[in-house]
Amino acid sequence: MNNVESIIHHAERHCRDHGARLTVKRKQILTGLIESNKALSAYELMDFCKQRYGTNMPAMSVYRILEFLEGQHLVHKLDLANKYVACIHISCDHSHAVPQFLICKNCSKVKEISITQSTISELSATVKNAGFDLYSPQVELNCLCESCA
Amino acid sequence: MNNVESIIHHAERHCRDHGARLTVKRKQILTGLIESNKALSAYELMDFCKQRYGTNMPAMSVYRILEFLEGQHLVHKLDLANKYVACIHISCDHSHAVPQFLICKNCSKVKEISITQSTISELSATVKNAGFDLYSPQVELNCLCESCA
DNA sequence: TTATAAATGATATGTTGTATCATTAGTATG
DNA sequence: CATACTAATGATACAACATATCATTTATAA
Repeated sequence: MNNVESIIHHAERHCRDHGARLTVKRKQILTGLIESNKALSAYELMDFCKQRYGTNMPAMSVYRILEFLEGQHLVHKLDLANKYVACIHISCDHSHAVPQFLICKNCSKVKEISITQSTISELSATVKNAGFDLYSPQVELNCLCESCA
Repeated sequence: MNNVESIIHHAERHCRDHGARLTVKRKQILTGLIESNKALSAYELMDFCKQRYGTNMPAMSVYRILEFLEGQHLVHKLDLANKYVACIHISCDHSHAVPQFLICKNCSKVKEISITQSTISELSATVKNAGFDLYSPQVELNCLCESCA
């Protein structure tokens, strides 16, 4: 069993444990994200499924599946890029911290880092101080990766 | 001269000083952003100009104008929301720091805060440590404003 | 095995953004 | 002032991202 399969296996168990089903289509989308090792758009995932599995998925289905995978914390949506990326913690059993993303604006390669709780508290306090409520502490930063720099 | 006019006046001088022209159309777009007091999409700005001035601007022009205004540091693009917001520092003469944005995900109201240089350095170091280069230190946070919370 | 809920398909359309080429408005120079 | 040049805007088409809605298929449970 290679690494991708192993991650998918973990994802399957995670879903089963949470009363959810990792269907064939959902597995295909997730596989696309894991294998590519970078952020992909819904339409790029559509193309991936088409080429790799011959699956002809309507955009609607892809978005629904991505939403499901997000709900299971298997995938993150990156608003900075309008793309989606597999969570690096799928194979970890512990519940993971709030993610911080370094996104290569050139090639969509992504590094997922965890923010410390103290940083989040600090952030949250700053926001509160400004009269706002922090809705999601997810931080996305516009970067260049090593190869693109 | 009311507040909006005063800001526009500052913007005009800023452009003149930098060898750029704040044309009628550009002024209309900037006025829309200043008056609305929140983030607007290019298409919302198109509608604003239509209703307010009877100006029929093609989308292309709006995007070009927004790009110009960004270049003059009069407007910021918020990637989190795919919207644009007037810089709060237009009337300040000092060059301003890197902005951090608190964006109400419900009503697009925006609070622009400045990040301290030390926070940026910290951020930059973290990123460097992960093998990436920070391209833009602009931070955008998904929030809820007071009225929407 | 049949009722029910969950998942997916199909179609249309809305929203955001860009490519390209044409035209108009400003500016500078003889 | 006329002419040439550059900056700004218009017009058209289309690409990419996303959702609304209703129909159909697939799983699950009674």
